Amino acid sequence: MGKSYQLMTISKAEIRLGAAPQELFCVPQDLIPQWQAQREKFFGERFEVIGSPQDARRVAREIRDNPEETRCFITHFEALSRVGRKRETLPEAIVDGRTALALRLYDYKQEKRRAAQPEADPKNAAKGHEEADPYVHYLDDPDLAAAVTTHDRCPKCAADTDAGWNGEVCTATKYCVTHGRACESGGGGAGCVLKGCGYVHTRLRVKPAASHLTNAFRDGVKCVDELTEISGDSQKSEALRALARGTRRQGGAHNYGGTGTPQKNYAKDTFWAFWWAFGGGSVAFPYGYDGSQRYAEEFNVQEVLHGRREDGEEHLKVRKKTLPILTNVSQFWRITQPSVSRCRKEQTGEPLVPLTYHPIEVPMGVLQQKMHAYWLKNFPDYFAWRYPGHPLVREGLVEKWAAGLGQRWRLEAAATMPGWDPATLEWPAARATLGEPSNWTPAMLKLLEIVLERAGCGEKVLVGSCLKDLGPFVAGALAEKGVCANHITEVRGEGAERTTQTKSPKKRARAVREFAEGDAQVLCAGVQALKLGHSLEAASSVALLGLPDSWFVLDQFVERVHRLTSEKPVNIYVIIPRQSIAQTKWGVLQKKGDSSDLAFDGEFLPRDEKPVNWNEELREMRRRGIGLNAAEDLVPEEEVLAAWRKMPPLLAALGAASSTSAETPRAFPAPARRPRPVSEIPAGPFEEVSLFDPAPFETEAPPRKQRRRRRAA
DNA sequence: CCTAGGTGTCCGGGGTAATA
DNA sequence: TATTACCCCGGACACCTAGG
Repeated sequence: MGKSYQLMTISKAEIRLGAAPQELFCVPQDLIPQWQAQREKFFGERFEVIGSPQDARRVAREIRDNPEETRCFITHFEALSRVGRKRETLPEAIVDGRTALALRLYDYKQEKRRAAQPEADPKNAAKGHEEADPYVHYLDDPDLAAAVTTHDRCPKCAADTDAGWNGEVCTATKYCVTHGRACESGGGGAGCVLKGCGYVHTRLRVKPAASHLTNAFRDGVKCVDELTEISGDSQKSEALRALARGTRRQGGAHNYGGTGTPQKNYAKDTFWAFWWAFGGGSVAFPYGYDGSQRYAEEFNVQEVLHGRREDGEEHLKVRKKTLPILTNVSQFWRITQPSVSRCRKEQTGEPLVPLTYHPIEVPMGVLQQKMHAYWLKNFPDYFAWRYPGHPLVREGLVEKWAAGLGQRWRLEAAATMPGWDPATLEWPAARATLGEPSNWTPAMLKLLEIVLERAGCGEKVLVGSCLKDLGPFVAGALAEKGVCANHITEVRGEGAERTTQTKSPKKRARAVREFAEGDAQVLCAGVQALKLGHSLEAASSVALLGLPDSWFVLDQFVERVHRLTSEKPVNIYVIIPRQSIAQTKWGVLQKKGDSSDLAFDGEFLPRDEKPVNWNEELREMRRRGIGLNAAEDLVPEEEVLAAWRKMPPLLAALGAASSTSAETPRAFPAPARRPRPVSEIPAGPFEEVSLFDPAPFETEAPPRKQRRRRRAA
């Protein structure tokens, strides 16, 4: 929470130095309670919440009337991006665009003429500004009576009343967006895209919240948390940009932003953040609203491809590509240095608990290994079966591009959660060879063991995966052993109908809150789901099965737990099935982590960071036959399941432990076989530590457990 | 082509208060 | 007491973005 405290302090300081005494903070919606708590703790006051365009309008009015009053407000991105709309049936309008435009133009001119000589038109004086429906008089015109209006036809998709338009709501079936409702091929032709309509003729646009707030806080202080949200052109981003609309200081003289991760790979990621905070087209940041292209070209290396000599195009740049390599570093520093305060957690001077990564290698299961090898070899056949008419199948190029066509996910499933893999389930050939895939792999057991062990010590554990379906499975398994585990997905249906979806924001927030503040001991989440904001310092362990692709995502996930307010040392357990794709991924991640701190720390090395070529990696795996000859290091899935069944539930374990020892209950023993030493794992940005912190695992292993382990080894 | 997370919008169900 | 109006919430759907 160092960031929020800094922002609040700066904002107070600005007011002392002469800014208008109104503060506006904009933060992710989930975090408003957290910010309120911080505000109360440090400044003894609470924010007023702006949650809708109506609130924004009211606040803007109040500030205009009372500019000297000291007030602080908080709002969230969604409230800003919400387009202001009023529920009100719209007047009947002419559907044909050209006719409508011509009539509006005519109307506009009439209006102007009336405004120029108001007394000349007695009708106008009588009606005042309360002119009712501007379209009514067109409909009275016999020439226009035949025009098609919204009474007969949906203005968005042109469906008539027979096709599902009722004058107000369009319930028409899907249609081809490219060629309209009259598409000859019925949506099956080249370039056809089928989409539903759902247009409703009852909404009136009003000004969105941002437009009120920009003016109201022009002289006050505006602070945005997670400033990286304003990259790209999403609605959220546009709303935030609107909050600083105008050139130079018109957008507000006191704009501040906080972010944990200023830059990923491309300079354009930072453009809007700087534009927002420095003021577009100002001395500090000489790029305007349309300057992002130039900015990207100036600070990223550009790769251009000239045309071919045979075509006479050698002087032409036919293709241009922006590379994720920063250039003009000195210029970049001159722009950013005066305006950016970079403060890492380690530098706050606050005590920060240590963070330790424990990569744990486990053997693969027999079936798991078989599945891994099978998909490494047979993916092209599956693809040909699934998409018989696909151009790549006809050209015989599936093998070359397999990584991008889904092979990587098949291997990911094999390494993480074989029972999930939809391809294995739907392809009869795979089922014939592999049978029913089982989730009970040694990796899964290790994950559950670690969670039980840590939970047994009274800790809270965060479980992460790149497959969201791991959540319900792990939570279910843990529930069997008496552990209260939450997950953030929703499971619907049974058997083949079964689907899982991420819970809606509110439900998700509840699941997270139960974990952060309530009784839930374990939270299972997709690694990408908790990127922003959430503070989970109640947890002190993170267990990962199924790694994300980017270091950034992994780091963000871990940082939910490793915070300035964390009290216990944080341990990250990364479970890696030996010789699976997870091992390759882990290596790649560590390399990426090496170069993640770019220009801002002044430790920048202009290195050539190539994206990973997964097609190449998979070919290499296939060539070396990885996973094909490792039979001596495998554990049958039935044994894993049996071992899990035998494991005592948490409550029983706690009872037993407390009766024999007064110390922290230690229900689960250390693995008899030590994982590979760190020296054999490629060095990365991690502290070098023993893979398993020996302290909590020192108790004697019960004999039953050791027997299983020896067989596994 | 595959997977993930996320936002915006409408609709319908359930609950509640107002009204006939 | 029955009916109606209204609000809130969650589900369904469309659509967007990021990443490979």
